[in-house]
Amino acid sequence: MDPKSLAHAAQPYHDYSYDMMPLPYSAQPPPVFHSPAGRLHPSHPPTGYHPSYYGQHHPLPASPAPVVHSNPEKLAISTLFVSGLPDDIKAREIHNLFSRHHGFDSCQLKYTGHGNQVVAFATFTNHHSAMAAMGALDRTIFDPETGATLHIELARSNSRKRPRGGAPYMIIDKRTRVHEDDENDWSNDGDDEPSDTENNNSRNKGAFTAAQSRKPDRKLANGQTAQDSEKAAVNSRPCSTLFIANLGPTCTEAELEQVLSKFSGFRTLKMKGRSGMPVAFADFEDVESSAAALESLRGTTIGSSDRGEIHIEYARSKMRKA
DNA sequence: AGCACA
Repeated sequence: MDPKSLAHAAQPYHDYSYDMMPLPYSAQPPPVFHSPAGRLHPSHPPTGYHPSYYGQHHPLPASPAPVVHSNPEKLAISTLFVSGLPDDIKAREIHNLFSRHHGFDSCQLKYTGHGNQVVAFATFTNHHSAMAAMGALDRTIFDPETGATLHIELARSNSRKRPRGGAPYMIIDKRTRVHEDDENDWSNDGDDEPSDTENNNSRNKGAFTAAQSRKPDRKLANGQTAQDSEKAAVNSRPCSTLFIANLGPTCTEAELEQVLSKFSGFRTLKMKGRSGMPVAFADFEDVESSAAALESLRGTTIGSSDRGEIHIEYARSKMRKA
């Protein structure tokens, strides 16, 4: 962006950063927010709930005048960062909250993976609209039951531009992300029906598939997969079924079975070919025996392995019977 | 305090 144009800008909020066109007023949703859950009670007069784009001036109780950023970099930001969300928030709720505000484009809900923490990003067509929505919605009491209060600020960077016809909201889920090739919910092999997590948005799987990008699946002469098995996040919740990965492509069920059968409490083994990268699920009688096996197997290499030590952790879910 | 997607 040209700094000179900044210097000559007459008004602090004139939008010179984007050539996007604002939504027509007719496209704005009706002013009343209907929420079956009874959420969304702004803690200050409802500036944001009426289409007040026609010159009416609302006294803003909390913030007397719009804050002018000293940092010109901020003027180019048209994405808001939202925290303080309840952990059962739905992307749709975020969308409903922001979409009634002028210049809204899209939003993303992100499960950070730190506990149940959830944050969101709301993208507007320009900085001015983003600031207006922030002024209207910051400090909104989002859930009167719990008192959950939204905190809204400018994001550090803008969202990637949404492709034309792209989804109006997306979900980014970093919860219990283990290594890309360690998709270890063993019941989830073929068709993906999310039975236990309800956060799936059927429209955009694109948000989830950050996988399958960087794994060198060619065998390398020097065993340099150490970074892989060491950095891999591990499911530490004990389970009587173990998940085993980083096996060589020639690893057989018989070979693994032989290794596992010397552990007491070992029941059955199931292997799944994961596009040339086999993974295995080993079921034990109880968590005590699976824990013992896990302890003694971690750091070991089996015969067929060509990529260093096996990756072993508790499975996300217990193997079902029979 | 927690800030991603490319």
